[in-house]
Amino acid sequence: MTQELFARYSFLLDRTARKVKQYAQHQFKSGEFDVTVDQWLVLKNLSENELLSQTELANLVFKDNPTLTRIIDLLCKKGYVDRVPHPLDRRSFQLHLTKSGIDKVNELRPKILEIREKAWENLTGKDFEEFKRILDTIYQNLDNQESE
Amino acid sequence: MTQELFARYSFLLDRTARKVKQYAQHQFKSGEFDVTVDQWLVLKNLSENELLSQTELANLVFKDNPTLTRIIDLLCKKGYVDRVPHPLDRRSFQLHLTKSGIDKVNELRPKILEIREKAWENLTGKDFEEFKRILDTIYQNLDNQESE
DNA sequence: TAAAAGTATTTAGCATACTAATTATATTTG
DNA sequence: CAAATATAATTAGTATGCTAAATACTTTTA
Repeated sequence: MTQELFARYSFLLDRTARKVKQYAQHQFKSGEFDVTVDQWLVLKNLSENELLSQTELANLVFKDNPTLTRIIDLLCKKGYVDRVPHPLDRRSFQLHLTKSGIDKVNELRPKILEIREKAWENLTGKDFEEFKRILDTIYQNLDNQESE
Repeated sequence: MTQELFARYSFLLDRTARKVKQYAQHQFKSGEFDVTVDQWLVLKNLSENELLSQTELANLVFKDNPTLTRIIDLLCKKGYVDRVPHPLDRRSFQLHLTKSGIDKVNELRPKILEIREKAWENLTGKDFEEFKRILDTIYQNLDNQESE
């Protein structure tokens, strides 16, 4: 029955996403990167967008605010990020990469690009396009549904 | 640069997998299913395989032992599962669905198949095949790598 | 058969995902 | 302008994912 397949695909999707993160996390660990995969995602986005608020950053990386608060806490503790009070809105912070944070991003970026490559071996350019299209379709299907 | 794309795909994969789980979890909640998505996965596998040990079940659902221990704890508390001492190996349990657990599976199965369907709208049979093939390829790429 | 190695499960601890509620501050509106 | 509403960030609580170590038991091996 086709419906059973949908459940199976959902399982495969979850399993593969976990494997990709797991693999990257192992490499991060053995390379002593001093950040997790999710912390890296946040650092990388901060390096590409200065003066974001936490809510703006949360939207960029598709994480909820509590999760982002904790990731930022950890990155502040590690000295890679500062919370700068927003000049116009006292509820808000502007997130700022420290010198050490910038150095970390520059150090890790090429290593991480290499790590990410492994997952995509044995796949063609056409596969990537198909994959992206299908992922986006799934995402849209559920994103629109949500408000109903 | 192509490498940047790999990082982007990894992000999309993670984001989509989370969205699929999130959507299902919302539906589970509004339907008052009394189990989480992961607890359902475990219940469903137990209904299809009697007398599994926790390690066997963990391998089936691709979860690690500590995570499975906790999920089984919760399902026992809810009265859906029993841990039966293994007759030959005193380290081990045989997992057993209670009457209430069987009823729960029968009640939820059709509802959940319907929920799972939503993610796959606007996709063709060929898309599913491609998607499965690509997910499996990625999984294999990293699964083999792991031992190195 | 006693020691060593292996296995099943659990515990502890950290990180992330999510919900709900709280706090502090801004904005809108009557 | 005061009250109602909205927003940014945090806190608290639960569930999951992972690692490392502990416990209890089995199997292997010297």
